[in-house]
Amino acid sequence: MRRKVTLKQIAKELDVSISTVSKSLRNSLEISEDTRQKVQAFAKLYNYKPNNIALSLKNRKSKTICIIIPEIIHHFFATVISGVEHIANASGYNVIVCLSDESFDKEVINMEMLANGSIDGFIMSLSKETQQKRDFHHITEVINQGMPVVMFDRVTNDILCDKVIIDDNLAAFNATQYLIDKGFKKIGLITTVDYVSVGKLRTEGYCSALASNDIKINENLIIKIEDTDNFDGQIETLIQKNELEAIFAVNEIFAVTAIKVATRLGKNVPNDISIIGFTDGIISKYSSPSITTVSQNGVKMGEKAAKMLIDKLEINEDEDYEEQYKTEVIETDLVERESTF
Amino acid sequence: MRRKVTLKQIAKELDVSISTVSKSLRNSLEISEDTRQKVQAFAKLYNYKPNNIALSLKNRKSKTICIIIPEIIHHFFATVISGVEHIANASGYNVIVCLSDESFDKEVINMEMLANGSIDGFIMSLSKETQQKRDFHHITEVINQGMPVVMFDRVTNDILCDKVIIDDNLAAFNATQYLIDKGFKKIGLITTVDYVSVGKLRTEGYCSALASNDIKINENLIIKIEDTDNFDGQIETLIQKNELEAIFAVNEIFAVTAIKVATRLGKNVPNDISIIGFTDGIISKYSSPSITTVSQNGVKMGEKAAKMLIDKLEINEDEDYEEQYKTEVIETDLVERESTF
DNA sequence: ACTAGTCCCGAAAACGTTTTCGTGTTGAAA
DNA sequence: TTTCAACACGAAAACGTTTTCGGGACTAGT
Repeated sequence: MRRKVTLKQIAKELDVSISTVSKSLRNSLEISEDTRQKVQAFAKLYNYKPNNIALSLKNRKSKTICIIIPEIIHHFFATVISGVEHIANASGYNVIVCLSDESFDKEVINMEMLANGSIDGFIMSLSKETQQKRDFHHITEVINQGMPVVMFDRVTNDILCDKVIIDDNLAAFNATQYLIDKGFKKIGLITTVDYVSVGKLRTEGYCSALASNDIKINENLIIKIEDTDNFDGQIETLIQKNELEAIFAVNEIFAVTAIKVATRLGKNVPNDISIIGFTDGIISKYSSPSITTVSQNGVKMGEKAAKMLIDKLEINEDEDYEEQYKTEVIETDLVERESTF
Repeated sequence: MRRKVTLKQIAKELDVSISTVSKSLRNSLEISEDTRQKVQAFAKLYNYKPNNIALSLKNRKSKTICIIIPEIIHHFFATVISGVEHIANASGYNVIVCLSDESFDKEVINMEMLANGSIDGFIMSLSKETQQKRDFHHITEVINQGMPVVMFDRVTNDILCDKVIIDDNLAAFNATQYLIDKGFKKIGLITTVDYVSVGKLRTEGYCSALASNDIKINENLIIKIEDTDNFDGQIETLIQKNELEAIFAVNEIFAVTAIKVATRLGKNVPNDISIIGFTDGIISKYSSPSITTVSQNGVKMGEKAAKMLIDKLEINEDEDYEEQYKTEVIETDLVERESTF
């Protein structure tokens, strides 16, 4: 168990100064061919690798970025991480993953803990609690310190920074329009409570699609789910009380549950009722019937977010420049599968 | 955009030495009540937080651990990360996530990159390629440098270190036995190629269950899938050529695909054929019919692995102790759902 | 008045780098 | 012989901490 070798040790062994060793390894012209080779050979022999922490301290940058997400077990977020990872690695950055567990406090703690030199920038999606409280002081604080932040998916207008989103409103509009085009008029909506930003936008998209087709919005056909644990009952009532021809669900879980409930009630999907979901995850793919859904390309979002963050980090190198924030919209697709007629 | 404030700056402002500031903030008794309060007030005002990198350098530990997994989009690995995160955070550690993408080279690069001070220890699950090559030099190297490594799920006997696994063999045995107890004799197996350690063990468990019930092992009932992209055909042949009463699949994807293929072939699951899977992920839960499966508690594995790693890190504090490696076996459960009769 | 002890505080080293600047040696040109 | 580059290297500062050690100032006890 030999410890890692340092410049100092090499210097001592070879009876030269630390600077000479450092310069030799970086192929400085100041050093004679002779000593340079000697040092390099020795370093190779002992498998010298510079200490990252020391470099970070010296360079005042850690080459590490942090991604904060509400939950990792959501397939969508996992794909975003995957995208971030690839771009980051390709640029020599490491990725620290933090889970807020939808908790405001954990989000704050994580950010404060890491904002002191450990990382160069944040990529984040807001926790539900944060969205509800509308308290973003921890984020503005970090930004004020000059640390770049890129928000994705669950974002807020209250913060000025780079953002990567999908057009949730438009995507929901298109999904609803798709159902309308099939000739359906009685279309149910299973959505989240309004403080979840993306849920609200998708609800709006659904409504405007109906409106622009002169279909009256019937509040009875809309259920907003708060508790994600137990909502079978709500869906059951929705289906039973109304003669729905189709349902638009704002996420996979809602969609697959709707299918299960409908099937249990003796309705065939898609023959009796069509169902569209949101998020193209494994559930949609492997469900029976597989689910027609709005695909939000998580990998692409992650890649874009990472690119934006790293760009900002490398530009910051140079002197100050004009601060400019962009919001990138990632296109969505409607993936047609078996759950729609 | 004010930059972060340092001890030096505070010292200058207050016209005291850096040491005095440091000691004051750490409530040292060496410092008079007076100056201590003055410094603390000033620090609070300017929101001073010590620089993590400097601390890491000084303490020669980064309070960061790295988890290397083959793929993050696998629900099981996501749950493991979740478990690791929770324990790590509770002990003041951060978690760097690295994806090997099942590639040997990426695994090596990641480890070498981080083993130079950036992190204090590794938690990892081997990539397929590494398991195939049986080349573990990067891991032994890291261990030789005195950095603790905990392997989980996909482990190898060639490396001496702490490990967290499930008893894949036993779990597969039990699953198969469960089917046998239902009265089935013609039981198919959908497994992976042998170099995937867990796949091999599960295959062995299946075989020994049959053997101990005096059922002859029929190679025709066993398919080993290499390419994870396109195996519907293989499963179709398996089901068509043999009059299977049940199938044991070594992962979720295989199980759900088997259900789909069987259904397509006009067979009802579970009435005509029972199917058991492995890994209790979202697919098993939301599939129709939902899948009876072996639950390997990923969260618990992650927690255990993190605990073992951190224990070792904190013990290392004290002088050298007797090196001792343990292998923890996490119990599995059979979750009974609709895909078995 | 001298010593001993207490109380506060600062200097400096250490962690491992990189880089600027200074300096001693050599050889050649004047 | 003197002067000046060119060359090869080392000292030291810097990044931001923590901690050891030493010492000055004051108080109290003989």
